[in-house]
Amino acid sequence: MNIGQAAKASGVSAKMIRYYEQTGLIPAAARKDSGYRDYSDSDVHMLRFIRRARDLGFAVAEINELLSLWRDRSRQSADVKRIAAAHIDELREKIARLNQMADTLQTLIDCCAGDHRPDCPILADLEKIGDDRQQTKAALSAFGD
Amino acid sequence: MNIGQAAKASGVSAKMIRYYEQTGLIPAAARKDSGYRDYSDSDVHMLRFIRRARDLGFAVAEINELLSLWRDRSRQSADVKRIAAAHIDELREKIARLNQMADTLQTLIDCCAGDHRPDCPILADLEKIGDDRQQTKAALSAFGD
DNA sequence: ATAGGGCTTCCCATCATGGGAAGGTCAAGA
DNA sequence: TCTTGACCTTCCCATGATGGGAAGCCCTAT
Repeated sequence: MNIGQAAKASGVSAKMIRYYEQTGLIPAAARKDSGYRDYSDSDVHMLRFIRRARDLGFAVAEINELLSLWRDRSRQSADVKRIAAAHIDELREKIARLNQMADTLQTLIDCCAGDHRPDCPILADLEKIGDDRQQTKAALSAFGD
Repeated sequence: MNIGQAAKASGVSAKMIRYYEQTGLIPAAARKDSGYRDYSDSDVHMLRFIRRARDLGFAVAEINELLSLWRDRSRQSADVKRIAAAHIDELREKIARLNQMADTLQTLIDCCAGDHRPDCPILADLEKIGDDRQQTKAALSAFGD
């Protein structure tokens, strides 16, 4: 099957399929006489695997390891679990960082009148001299509208 | 003051200061006879503003708007609030997506024995045929160890 | 035979950040 | 005064995953 069909069937764009091939994540596809890439059902199966792993946020390098284990019939599930656990740690760190940002920002937003006047605790916070931003709330009492 | 000192004082690396200048986020710095960039305290103040906005996850384009409002003494806090609100929406969307990933992955990890055997619900999920991943938990009962 | 859609490769852009090279400047110490 | 080392300058390249687009070839249906 052509790359377009493989893309549709796997959910991976043709662009990305070529990219994965180029970077060595997947082996070079077979070619027809025309030069067109030719994909089998098992190629599509692999692409779908990649797609689902990307959906879980795995980086391509991690997917590389997962693919190796997938193909290795004598793998140990502990190895898979280790990769997944490392990845979920990254996810939780990212989430924590974003939550921290969102909390701070929400506090500032809550304190901003959002009207025609120029006074704004959001800008006031960004402008602040100190480089520690943990006691934002205390400093914001001045803006209690 | 030289760029290195401005970097240290603001928390923005010298590399990034030059980048911000080049891309127009900040005006071109004054130069000494030597060609060295020369920064004033108010330049550092602005850099610190940028730094803090980046820490809240604002993109450079958004910081551009925030800087304009910051400089505009007749600004309306509503405009600032609007930018911040749009940004927090993005943050919350990202967080939701990451939480979704983490939840799914955690479910899979919880079901993985993590031992010497090859059977692994994580790989099984990635390999699955269907493209809907919501009923993962049901399908996982087979792995109840 | 021709048209249109799909394929090929190649180059470029994103976004914020860092690395590094080649060369000029400055300040402190011998 | 000369040297040395730290700092500055510009320029180029890389990251990671993705998309856009151009020039040109292939295939199929009319």
